[in-house]
Amino acid sequence: MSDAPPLVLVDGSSYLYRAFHALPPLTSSNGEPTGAVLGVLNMLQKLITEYEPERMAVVFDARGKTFRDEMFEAYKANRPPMPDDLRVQIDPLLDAIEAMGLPLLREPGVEADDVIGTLASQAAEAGASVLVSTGDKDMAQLVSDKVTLVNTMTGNRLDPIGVEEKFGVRPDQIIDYLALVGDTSDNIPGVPKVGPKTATKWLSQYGDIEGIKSHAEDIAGKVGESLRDNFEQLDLSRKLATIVCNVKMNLDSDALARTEPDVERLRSLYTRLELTSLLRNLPESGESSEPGPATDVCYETVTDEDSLVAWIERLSQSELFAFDTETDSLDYMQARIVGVSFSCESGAAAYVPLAHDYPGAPDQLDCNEVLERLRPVLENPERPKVGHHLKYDAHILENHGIRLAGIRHDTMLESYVLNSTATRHDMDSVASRYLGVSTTSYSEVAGKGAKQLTFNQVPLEQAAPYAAEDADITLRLHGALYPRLRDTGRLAAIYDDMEIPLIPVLQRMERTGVRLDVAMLERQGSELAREMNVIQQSAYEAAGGPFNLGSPKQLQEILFERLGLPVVRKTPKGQPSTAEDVLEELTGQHELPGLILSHRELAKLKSTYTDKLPLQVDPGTGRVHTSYHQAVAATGRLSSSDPNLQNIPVRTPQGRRIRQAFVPEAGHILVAADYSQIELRIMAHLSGDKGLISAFRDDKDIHRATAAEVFGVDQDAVSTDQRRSAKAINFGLIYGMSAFGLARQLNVERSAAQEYVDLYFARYPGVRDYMDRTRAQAKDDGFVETVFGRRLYLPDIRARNPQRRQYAERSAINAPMQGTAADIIKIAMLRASEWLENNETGVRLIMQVHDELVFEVPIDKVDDVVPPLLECMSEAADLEVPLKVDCGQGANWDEAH
DNA sequence: CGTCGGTCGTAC
DNA sequence: GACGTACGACCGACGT
Repeated sequence: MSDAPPLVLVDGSSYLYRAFHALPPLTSSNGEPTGAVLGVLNMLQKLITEYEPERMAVVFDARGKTFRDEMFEAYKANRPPMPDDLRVQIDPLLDAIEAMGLPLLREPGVEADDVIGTLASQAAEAGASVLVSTGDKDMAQLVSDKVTLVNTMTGNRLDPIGVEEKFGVRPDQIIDYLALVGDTSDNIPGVPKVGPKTATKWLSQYGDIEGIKSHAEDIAGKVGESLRDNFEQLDLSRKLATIVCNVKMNLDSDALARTEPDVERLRSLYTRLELTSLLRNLPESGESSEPGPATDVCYETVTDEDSLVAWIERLSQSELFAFDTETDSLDYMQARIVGVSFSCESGAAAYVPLAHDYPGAPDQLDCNEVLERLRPVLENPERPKVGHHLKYDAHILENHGIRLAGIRHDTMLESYVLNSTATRHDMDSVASRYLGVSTTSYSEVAGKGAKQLTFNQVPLEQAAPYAAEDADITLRLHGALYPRLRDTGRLAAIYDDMEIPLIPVLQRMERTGVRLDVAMLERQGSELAREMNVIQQSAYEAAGGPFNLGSPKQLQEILFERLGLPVVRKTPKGQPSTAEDVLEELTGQHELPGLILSHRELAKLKSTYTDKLPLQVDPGTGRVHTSYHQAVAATGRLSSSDPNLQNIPVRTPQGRRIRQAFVPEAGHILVAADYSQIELRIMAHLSGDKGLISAFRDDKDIHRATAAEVFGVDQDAVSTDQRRSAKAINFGLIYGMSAFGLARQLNVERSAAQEYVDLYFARYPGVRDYMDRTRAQAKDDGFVETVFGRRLYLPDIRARNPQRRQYAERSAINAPMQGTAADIIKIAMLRASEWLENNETGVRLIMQVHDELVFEVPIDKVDDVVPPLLECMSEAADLEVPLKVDCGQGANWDEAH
């Protein structure tokens, strides 16, 4: 290397292609391809580290035709079109290069080669040394004592000597060499029959093409003939192979000067593309020393009335403001406000502390007075608000008598609708993902574990910037996320018309809660304890000694080592499984497995339900208040926790007794309405299969109808066993099950299961087509959609790991059905709630269990309200098949079925 | 004493 | 390994 750093010219286009084809196809979690971007950026980084150039250029082909296209119509004509996965990586790559402060050149009408050739020869003429970084061998023609080629991916360097070693000709002969040999990928015709060997030989013998031409008659054989036949072609080839070194470009004097990288822009770009290795190498933006985002922020702590008034005025003027509450508990029914924060402009936020309470805590505004001042803004539906998980804030405010209205945006739901596959939608994760900023975590200000403080104990010096940042980041996140929603298919409608309006519906449902007969559960609990004791004693005898019946590890040892029972199946970690179906199989061989099964059933009921549920009754309302999570399940379903009301037993008589403890308030009954076979109906709709559609239109028992088709018998002649098999097939289809899985489920040979599946697809060909279509589309797009346009991204759909890929394929089959069902019941909930709002009936929606809604209805209103509510459900979507809703009522949830 | 992975079981 | 989506209990290993 010479003393001064060389001018570095990078052939960006060549690297982009090579990185795309050479590197494994990497994608971000929402399926956006990123491998080529990463490859090129790594290469650039290496180049910069190695040569530290002051002047450089990264050159790309511009869009559109070049003079070569005009000169020779076949030029590059039979190149396949650029793959979509490559094309979409260009813009992010160019963005990144610009943000790195590297001069980026795209000259219309000329190729990157020509730009590089021109710059290289200009610099060389001026006496500078030039390094051309490329993966393209054609560039060897530029090499001189001033110009060196380097392939940064392989590390190969080519100076004049290197060129001679590699090609057997001098750099100034390269053009002729290429013209003779030709290049299929560039469509340089060349001379047929002439390859590298011949070209080298001729050039060393005759010097150049002119020399070869003048001795053409001396060259014997077919090769000589081919040469003489292609004289004209040869001139064209020469022109095509020549890099133009006198392109007219209007470049400023500092066009090749590097500038300071825009670290924040890079951070946000790398974050979006999930290029974590690059992200790690970015300089820290100071969040480690100073809490809060790197950009200049102005966070105000409001402890006097004038500032409060000023802020309320600002909020009233703003089109949209971000809002967040800090509280002393995660239990939304118990939590009290500790402070509130606001932001209506990026980077500016206020925290109003209201109940910080620790030795030396400063004076704060009176909580009730502040809330009364805020009430007109918070309760005004015409004042739009954005928050992160506003359902929680709505609960907290309601604990203080304020009904939050004007819930216009929620960044947690924006993140969820944009990409439900991302596991976490908490603010820290979303901010890191979409803004590239790392926010202060709750544990950083409140501590964690046993030492964790409630927020009212956190000193204001830490609490205020943390809380203000929450509001600030929320507003900024909205600015980043909502435009993406609008730009992505029908996602904005899912968000605006489904998820956002659902917030108050869920909040109301949670707050209403469900009444529990605690005494009944306690009686059941002690009964279960007695039964378990009896079983436990028998189990000890059967096992030849006491052990922990709840420990799979101990059980394993006793069953398979001490008792020598056969290992039916192994767990993913290679241990002998003691799962239910395994024990079921072993019941004939020993009495212990049966005892364990009974014990497990009782233990599950006792620990999860009879013992736990009474502890979760809210002392204030005497009811249980679940949390419905709107941003958890990837398919669009809700989930429920604390307690989970969506997995209360129903299958066994023992289990159903738990449901008998779910009771209405005095003077009311429970009405349970559930969609009949909704996912299969959606499958009929999506697939358009005539047989399936007509079965549903005729309101057939679908499992019986399936059995009749698959087993070729009359509907009336279907046996119990045949119907059971058909039911398993139907469910298996929804889950993308294999013949193996079906065989296991039905306990039949795999070949028999395969026969059922084949028969099914023969009878319902539309279903097979649909499944193939869905898989193919998932592979093309990287996502699948529900009927309403909700998306599920499947980043693993093209994984080379077959297990991951097949998993993604099964999700691709299942998600549109499960997700559409989720959309439908959400629409039904919105319509039912709207109807309930418009009609003073005293009816409350109290539970949602995926395909079921449970209402608590005043006894005298039942006849009036049930029909319209059922209509809300059955009319929620207009599909090719009717949506059937079954409905029951009773004095408890079990009876209502 | 808390956390976390593994296993199992409940629902739709 | 082999059936999709969840939540949660219990065990036992591990770290504080």
